[in-house]
Amino acid sequence: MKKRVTIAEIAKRCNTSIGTVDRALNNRSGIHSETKDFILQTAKEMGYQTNPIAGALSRKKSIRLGIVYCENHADFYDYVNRGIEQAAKELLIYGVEVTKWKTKNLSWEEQLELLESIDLNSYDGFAINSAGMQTDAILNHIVDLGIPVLTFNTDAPATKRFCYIGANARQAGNLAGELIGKLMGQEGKVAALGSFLATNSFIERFIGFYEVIQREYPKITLCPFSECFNDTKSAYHETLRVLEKESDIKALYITGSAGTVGAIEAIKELGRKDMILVGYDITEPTIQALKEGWCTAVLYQDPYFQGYHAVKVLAKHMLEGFVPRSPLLTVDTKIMMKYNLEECENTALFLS
Amino acid sequence: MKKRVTIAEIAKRCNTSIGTVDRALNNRSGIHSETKDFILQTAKEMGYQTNPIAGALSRKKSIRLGIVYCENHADFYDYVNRGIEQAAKELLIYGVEVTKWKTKNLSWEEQLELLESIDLNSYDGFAINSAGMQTDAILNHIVDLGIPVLTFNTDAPATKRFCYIGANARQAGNLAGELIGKLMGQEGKVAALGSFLATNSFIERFIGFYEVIQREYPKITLCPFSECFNDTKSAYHETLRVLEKESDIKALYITGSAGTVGAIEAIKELGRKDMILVGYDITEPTIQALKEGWCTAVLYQDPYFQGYHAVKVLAKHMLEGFVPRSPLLTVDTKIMMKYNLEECENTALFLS
DNA sequence: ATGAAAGCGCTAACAC
DNA sequence: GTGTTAGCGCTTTCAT
Repeated sequence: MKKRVTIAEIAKRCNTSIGTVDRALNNRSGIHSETKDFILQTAKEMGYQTNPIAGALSRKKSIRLGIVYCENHADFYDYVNRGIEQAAKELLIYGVEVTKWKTKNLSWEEQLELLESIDLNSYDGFAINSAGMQTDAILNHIVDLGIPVLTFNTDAPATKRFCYIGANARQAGNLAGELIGKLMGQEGKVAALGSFLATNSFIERFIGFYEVIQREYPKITLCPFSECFNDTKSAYHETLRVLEKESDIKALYITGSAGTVGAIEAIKELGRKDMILVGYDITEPTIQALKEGWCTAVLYQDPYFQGYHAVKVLAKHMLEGFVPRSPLLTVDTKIMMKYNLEECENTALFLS
Repeated sequence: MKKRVTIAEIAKRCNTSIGTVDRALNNRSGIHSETKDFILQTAKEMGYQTNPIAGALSRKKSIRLGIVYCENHADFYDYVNRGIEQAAKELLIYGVEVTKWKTKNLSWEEQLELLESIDLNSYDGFAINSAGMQTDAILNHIVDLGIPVLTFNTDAPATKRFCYIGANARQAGNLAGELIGKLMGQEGKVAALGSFLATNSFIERFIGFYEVIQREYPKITLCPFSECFNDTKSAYHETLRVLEKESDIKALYITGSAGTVGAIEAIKELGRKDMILVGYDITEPTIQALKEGWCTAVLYQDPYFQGYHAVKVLAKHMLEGFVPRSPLLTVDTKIMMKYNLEECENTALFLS
């Protein structure tokens, strides 16, 4: 049984009491800043590490975490949600309580309104699915209140959030480029559909794709990109339009979730099982399409994992002062096809 | 703060002391079997759940876990190892101590000898990378001693192990079939190289592949399979031989790790970047080959994850009596290509 | 075979 | 501002 330094030992060394050491270590009020500094210094010298187990056992009032996200597309956020719940369940015994708020969409207006309605001071930490720079100020305000903020799923890089957990859209795009390049036998014509007006991540997914096709697959031609607003209907029409205009298209790349569904519908209508179609996300329609062969593969950025670790990392930060080595914790992009579909369920069930 | 049932409450209800309740709950000696039954019954009725936090804090002697595996191919087991270490690190504070033993190869002779040399009774649980049915008897013996056993990486399904964590080789084969089918544009000739004399899992990886190609890709021809003993040199020669004999082969599927490396060497020698090559595992040579384009993709069954969760689940079993809903905990098969290579590192670094 | 009691390392309330 | 103390829910030892 390994022995750690305890607050009692620090107290003895500092000729003070555990109460004061506790005040210093947890920056509670009612302590001389000199004594505090001295204690902190000594604690560091002694290699003190907080013992979350003892904390959990003695804690009377729970640590309250607030999670702010949205529910715009159910399939994705349903998994995020399950990850959050599982983490919350595991943390209950540590005296950690998780409160969730969802906006209807990932819009900054809604998010701002929501955040303003929250009594920030009754929470000890926040995990936020940033809705864009417009909410940066309030995120910083929260941090200034002494409440740590972590972003997940979408980042707010210009804020004082202590870390971000989520996908790297550019890299997902790179992978899409490689996958499609290889599926096409390294030659032919490919069309990309995406929303270039919408979220930054869609654009990144495109840029990453473009980069790789351009650099590594010289025999592949990329058609002019189509705007489809990450909207099922537009994507459907746009797909039909593109395929009609350019008859020899061999592959389609769709950068958004809803767009993927629309493209699938179009492909299905045309009966083009020969089309190589790579899109994003596991949703009811994409699952169906993968099973039936209307979709070649989708890229998937484990929402369960994102939700789960957003909460876990935030809790670890509160409980043990954990700070990841890199503020950017990147979630894997998975290539999902028919025969690894069940895996999404696997992960969610692993420890429950 | 949620309140749980405590042993003190159980004691009161049973008109006994916490000492006796503790004896009953942890089947310690020195208790009347009648009182024990009564207490256990009452505890269940009251919905008692053990509090691992309190246990961890009060525990004087640590819970000792023994992990038995091998180091035959470094690249793979290095990650298994890191997973084990990370889990061990996280569990230290719970008073859990992890001891590891590795055999040179995954041979039942070595494993048997190793297991026989261990003083089983000084451990509270084992995680074992089964080396085959020949060690089933001793695994059962351990369980009969009252020491729980979990298998990982390779299962021992006929034993009393309480669960298995590892890959589903058949399903990995299915995925390989789908991937290769799609990469080939659903037609052409493919050759499979594997070791049909070696481990069961290689055969399963082949069967799964065969199944899918047969059923879903009628225009793909599968060449007679080549035996390559999962040995780099044989695979190299076999690849050259096959490609010479059958000139129109478009894709190669290799069921083993070492075999993949051999096939890559052959392909490289022939300068056949056009060849579609799908094999197994992330190793120095496969990383290199993916980067340079000599290998299309490899399938990868997250060894870090396997090692990490083998230890975590075993500990959870000891600490909280956790038993997974299914005794088979299946690890995802990942499709790795050039642009998601770094992910192997990501996962390992996530919480450290 | 059973009970009583002393911790484990903290938190939080209270006293000074 | 600082010290003291009573737990948190177990494990373990010692006494009965």
